[in-house]
Amino acid sequence: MPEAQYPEIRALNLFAGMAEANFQSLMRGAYVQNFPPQIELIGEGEPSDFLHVVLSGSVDLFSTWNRRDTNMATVRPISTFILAATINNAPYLMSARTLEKSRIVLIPSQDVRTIFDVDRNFARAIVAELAQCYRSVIKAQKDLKLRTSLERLANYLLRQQRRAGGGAAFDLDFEKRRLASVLGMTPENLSRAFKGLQPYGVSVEGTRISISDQIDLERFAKPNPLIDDFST
Amino acid sequence: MPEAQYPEIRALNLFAGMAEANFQSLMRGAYVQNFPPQIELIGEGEPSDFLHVVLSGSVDLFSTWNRRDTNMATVRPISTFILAATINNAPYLMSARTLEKSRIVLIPSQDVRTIFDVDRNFARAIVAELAQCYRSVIKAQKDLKLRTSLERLANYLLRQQRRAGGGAAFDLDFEKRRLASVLGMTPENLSRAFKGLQPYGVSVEGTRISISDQIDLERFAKPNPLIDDFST
DNA sequence: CAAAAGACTTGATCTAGATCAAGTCGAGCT
DNA sequence: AGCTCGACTTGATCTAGATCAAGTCTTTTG
Repeated sequence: MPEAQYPEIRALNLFAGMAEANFQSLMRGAYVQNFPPQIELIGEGEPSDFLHVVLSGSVDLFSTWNRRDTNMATVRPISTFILAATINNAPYLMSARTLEKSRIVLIPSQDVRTIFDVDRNFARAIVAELAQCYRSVIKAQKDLKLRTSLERLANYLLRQQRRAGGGAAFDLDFEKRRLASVLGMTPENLSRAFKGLQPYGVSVEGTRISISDQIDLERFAKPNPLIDDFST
Repeated sequence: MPEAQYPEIRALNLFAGMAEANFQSLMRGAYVQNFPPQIELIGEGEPSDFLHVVLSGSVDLFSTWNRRDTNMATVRPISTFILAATINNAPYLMSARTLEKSRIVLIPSQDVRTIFDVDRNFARAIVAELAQCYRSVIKAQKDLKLRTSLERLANYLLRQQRRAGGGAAFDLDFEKRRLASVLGMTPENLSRAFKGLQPYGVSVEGTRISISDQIDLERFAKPNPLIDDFST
């Protein structure tokens, strides 16, 4: 792969601490690819040949059973996905498709496992990343099982507000129909949920959100670091 | 802790491959405790001081938010829990309570992290275990999001049947009210769900289940290794 | 043994959210 | 400008499962 990409990959927690030689060796086998929107990158059940890193765009992880399907997670830059399958050399449990035009690095799983055994810092980083992925899923599950859709939306808005800098007005970073899927509801109900938050001072204009009464919204949303704080 | 316990702990995947000296060092700081039923072992948000290993009994991992609570997982012997929090030295995301009289090993988290850095095999095992925990949660989430409660029960029965040896009749290994919680439904609905499976040849007498038409039940349940097979 | 508590079942009702069916609106195109 | 397509909204209905309220049955215990 082109060396120009190296720095941004190198900067990821996963790769930051490893020996240069090992990093180079990983990169030698890796390659970058651009994908158009709605391309299926991997399918559940397939062997895990590559560790994926999203450089730009976004990827939807979803799962299918008996003609039903459900969104499991959304991956945004810059982060990896299907690390667990790669490490355990097990089949993918989820399928992945690009949501938009995306730039993705593919690193052969075998190389990851090999370097894992020889680079202690890389090993440490993999464990930390894996533990964090695990914790993220648990948080998502708590969000889903403990909250109503209105509460999920309210907390999502607070998180997004924070990511956008904390101002009273900010933009959604998803199309609404995608946001609905991310929040585990239908587009129709998302629309209703936005209405349902009006009494708490939330107004929507297209993709722009304004929060007129921060305190009131927070009192309703009851954000909790053990669900909403992605850093811990 | 008493050395008599060592062999069964040592036999766990997590500890099987590590150097004897390191294992001894881990065990020196560990201790075993017996807990009565319904004792809260840890609470979410607390710092993760110990890695826990369930030797006997069973432990319910659950989570609470805004006066609601939900069962997240059930741990049965012999396995560990809260490995992710231990590794990342992060607060617990879930609370844990004994379901029945249980015997549990507590290993100081700091020791686990220390040995992780010096024992390559232990590191490898931790990563594998963590990846497997991750995958288990994903499977549980798929089970929950893609299936109705009737389908979840049907698949649970097939799994349990297999664990019990594969015969047409076998025993549940939970009280029904606990099973309901494990399957993410209320006891009332579990009762109805058992009725709902009668047309597929399932009959229930107390805690004893008989499956009269294996094929028919499987056709309804549509078991899938990417959800139901805990070994991969 | 009797009573009392707990586990389980059954039926009636309620509710969050999905689904179905029209809409409206705005951006890009001819 | 007028059209068209897709995203969004709105309202009506449907459904899985929860909740509430009695029950019955079983097991523990005084």
